[in-house]
Amino acid sequence: MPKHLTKSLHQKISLAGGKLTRLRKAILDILIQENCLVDKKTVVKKLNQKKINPDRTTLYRELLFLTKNNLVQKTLLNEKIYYELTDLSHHHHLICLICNKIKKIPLENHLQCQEKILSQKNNFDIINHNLEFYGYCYKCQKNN
Amino acid sequence: MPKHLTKSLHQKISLAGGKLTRLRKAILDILIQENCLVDKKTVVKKLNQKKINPDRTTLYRELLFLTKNNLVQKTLLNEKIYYELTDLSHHHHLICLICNKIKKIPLENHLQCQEKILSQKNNFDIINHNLEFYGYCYKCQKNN
DNA sequence: ATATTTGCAAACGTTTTGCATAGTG
DNA sequence: CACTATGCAAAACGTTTGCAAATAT
Repeated sequence: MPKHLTKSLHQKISLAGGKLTRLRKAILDILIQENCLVDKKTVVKKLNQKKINPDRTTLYRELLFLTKNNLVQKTLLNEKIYYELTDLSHHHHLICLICNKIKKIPLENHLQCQEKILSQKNNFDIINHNLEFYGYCYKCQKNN
Repeated sequence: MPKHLTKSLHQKISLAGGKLTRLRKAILDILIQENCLVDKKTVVKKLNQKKINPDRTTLYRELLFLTKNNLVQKTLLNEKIYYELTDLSHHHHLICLICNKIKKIPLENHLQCQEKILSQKNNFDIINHNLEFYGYCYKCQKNN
């Protein structure tokens, strides 16, 4: 886990009155490694690879803790729920409506500027955002 | 239902091999009237007000039809699934992390420009997008 | 030592499936 | 008429709850 992240995550956890358990650390590590949208099944698979086999109740409570305390963000794509680290979520996604492939794209500066404008206009303190583009990838355009 | 929408929706339905049933029409009407994110419970409530009481199986299948065929878009906010008309979805949302209030904001042109750039860069034919900003609304900023 | 976290068992709610009937184009 | 849409019953699945034992700070 990168140093600057460790610190910020650790802070957020203790701020929320939580403890850095083996499971919690492992889940965060997985989300950092993936650095993109990960679904629950993938999280379980990766945990099992690390010889961690939490009860499903425990996993539900863990993901609830992480989302409730804003360490992790949930997103619904193609009828599936995905998770990603809030701290790493400053990129966006191109999602193909045919093959469901998800491609990560970097943040455009425009959006950061817009956040400032929106903040002022609406008296709204923006701390995060979600942006996804839906359409047809190159392959599927050709094949259809 | 506004004329230009009726036509486009009707087309999409028959293109998908579907029929314009009472339930389907009612759901689309509700989504048009709400013109924002609506959850399943609200849909049921509004249907009941119209004396339409579909079996829950039917409702599930209906919402599946509408999302599968891209007439309606699903979004996950605050642990809840919301639906909205794809044709009307060209606005974005400010979501307060404390009181969960959702405020609709109009599309900024910047994003449409970016879509074009992204399309070309990635050989990806973008047909829709989702954008949500998370943060603290004015009231909650004051009270916390 | 205290509070959080965990596993187990069971309850609960949501979503899906199969099939026969009704309704639409 | 052909095909989609619907309701019902039941199954499958996902999520939540309560409690006692284990674990982290």
